[in-house]
Amino acid sequence: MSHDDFPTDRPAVVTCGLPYANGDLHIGHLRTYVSGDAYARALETLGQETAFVSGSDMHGTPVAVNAEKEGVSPEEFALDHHETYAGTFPKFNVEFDNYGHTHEPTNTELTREIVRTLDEAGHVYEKEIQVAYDPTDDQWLPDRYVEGTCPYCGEQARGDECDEGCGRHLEPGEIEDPVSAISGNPAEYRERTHKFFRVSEFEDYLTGFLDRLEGTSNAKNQPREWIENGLQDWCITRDMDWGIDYPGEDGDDLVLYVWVDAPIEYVASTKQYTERVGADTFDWETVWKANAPDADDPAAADAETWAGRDTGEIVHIIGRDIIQHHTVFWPSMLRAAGYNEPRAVMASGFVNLDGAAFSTSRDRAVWADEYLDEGFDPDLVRYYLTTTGGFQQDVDFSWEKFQERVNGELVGTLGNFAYRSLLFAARNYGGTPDATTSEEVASRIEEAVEDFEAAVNDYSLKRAGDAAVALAGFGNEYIQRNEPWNLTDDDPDRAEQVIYDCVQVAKAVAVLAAPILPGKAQRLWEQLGEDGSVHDANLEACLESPPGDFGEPDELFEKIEDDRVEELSAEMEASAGPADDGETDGESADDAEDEPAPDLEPIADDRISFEDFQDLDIRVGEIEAAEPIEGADDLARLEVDIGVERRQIVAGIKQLHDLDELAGTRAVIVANLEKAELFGVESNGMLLAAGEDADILTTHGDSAPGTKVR
RNA sequence: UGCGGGAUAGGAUAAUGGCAGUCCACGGGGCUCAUAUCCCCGAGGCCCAGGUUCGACUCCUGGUCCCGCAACCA
Repeated sequence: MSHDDFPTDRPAVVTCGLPYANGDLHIGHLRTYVSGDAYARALETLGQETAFVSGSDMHGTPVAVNAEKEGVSPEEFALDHHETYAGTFPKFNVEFDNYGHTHEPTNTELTREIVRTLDEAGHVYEKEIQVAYDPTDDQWLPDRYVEGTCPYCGEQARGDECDEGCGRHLEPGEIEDPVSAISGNPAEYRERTHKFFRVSEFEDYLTGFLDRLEGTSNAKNQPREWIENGLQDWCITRDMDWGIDYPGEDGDDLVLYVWVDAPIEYVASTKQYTERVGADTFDWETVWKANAPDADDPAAADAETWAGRDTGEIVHIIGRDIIQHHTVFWPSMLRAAGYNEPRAVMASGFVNLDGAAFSTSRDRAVWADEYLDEGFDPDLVRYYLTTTGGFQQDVDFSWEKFQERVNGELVGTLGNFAYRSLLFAARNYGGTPDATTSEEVASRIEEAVEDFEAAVNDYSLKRAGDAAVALAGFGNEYIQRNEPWNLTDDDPDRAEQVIYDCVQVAKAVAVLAAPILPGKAQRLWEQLGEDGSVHDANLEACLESPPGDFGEPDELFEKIEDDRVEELSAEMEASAGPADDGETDGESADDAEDEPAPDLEPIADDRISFEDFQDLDIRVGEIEAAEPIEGADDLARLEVDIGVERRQIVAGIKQLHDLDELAGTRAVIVANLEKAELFGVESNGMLLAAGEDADILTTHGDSAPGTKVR
């Protein structure tokens, strides 16, 4: 089944995956929030009524564990992070209509109500399972509260995951030699009754749901396998104090598993928005509940049933690591509680740093605060994160690439076009000259608008952003081709026409770029002499006349200089710790302390196999003669005795070694390197030397020429 | 083994089965309104092997290689 194109006459809710209130934000996290914000804005530009909501995820064992380590209450710990997040998002122009958190009454009450509904409808049953327990401190040890030995690989592991060994998920009761992560006391397993949600009975429904689902292909396809292999029922309770109490089980330590109440925050946050602005402005129930099919028979909610319903448009924007929660557990819960189902799930790829994954423990990351402290405008990284690669593709961040995109596209294309057009208009006409949009320009703007609209309906922010920049590119070409600076005297009418067209294009660019570059687009809007906010403008505005008067603009974007990039890249290298894997033992920690050595290249991430190494035939060689190569700066022609034969080898050492003194020197030679011709001289092998100075590697003892190095 | 996502010019990144496009870098030319910016021209590419088709980057089959997933890392 297919949904109607946006804009529809039903309200939409766009959500972002809840940030977990435990740790700082880096630009990898930012990708989903920026994308969510840009997507919500883009829908509004199309004329879709949209609410953009999210909130902090306050519960769960990591919060409880880390709070305990810091000696504060989980609530205080999580609230602290919540406030940081709530303050950080606006700095990146991520403006939620409502940003709450899961520990607020709106969410806790709604969660209990929904769980009660599930329970009463018979979707929940009880089962006895083995749970780790600390008898000394009289405490249950769910998930990360327990540590021990992985039964599969024997490595040290956390209760729910062998995080440093084989990476396997561990079921409760599996971990061996359990120890409390809090007290260090040995733990034991005790039988305990927990609640399970019958996800398995939603198999048919979910299969149909995935067929209807829009968004990225990974979100639609990945869960299929899981469903086909048979769905496991889901343990939705934990033995903890921190969390939302299971309804009707007062006095017991049982709280709901964090992934139950987390997605419900999407609903709760929308509800808070309605409470603030009034149901006349935005009614959460219209989106989440109204016209939902009856919950009694999950399988009955098939494509036809949904197609006939006037339900709201729910779009979830998440990272690809939480696809399962949003395409299996969450829709099952919604269905069981009689809510509407999501229309689309957009699952983004991760952001890598110079080719390798972010690592918060090694401080290998670009932190949100750091980025801002460097003085960069938030719109720049918004542009990079939303328009580099497809949404579900992993994208690589490096300061070099960042510079390239900013300087090329934002400074050179978009910023330059806007500036030259508006400056010309302001200087010559005091604003928009007297004319109307030409046929050619109007149809080019029309094309950009259509591209933008199609992109939003395809959930492609990249294409939406490209539509705006490509239009500015057209503007540059148009002004260049028509040379209005040569027309002002000869053909003033024609000059006015050209500049009018350019101002019109600039206006359209402002509207189309606004979702991705909210701050810069608004600035451009103001430069055009427009009143109000560019974010209130919709697509029609692209072809509406610009205002008559405006003054000289200033530059929208500033070039990022090369030395700046070098600095930033060096800082990043320096702050990132050594690229070792897993636990640092005593020995390697000592090594790390030795010296900072700022100029060294990092050790290559990729390990080669011993077999690969054995492919190298490395020999001791004695240099018998060395002479410079005519015309080359550094190259020398060497005659080297490698025992079995005498080789001619070319090496880049001329300026750095006194060639006359080299004869008799023992050196290390790669003997089976393919031959090469350098400056017309054949080189049969390679002389190993260290660094810029080409410090020749020699033998410490007196190994004979031809001795194999191993 | 399973599943998902990939593989396109030196690098990066697009393309309802119908001319393989864009950005950076490279070579050549032009403009001076614009921030040494912009415009034009050029060179250079679809992982491999089959198949379907009038026609395949696209669909199918079989390989190779990379990344990820399999209950809480965005």
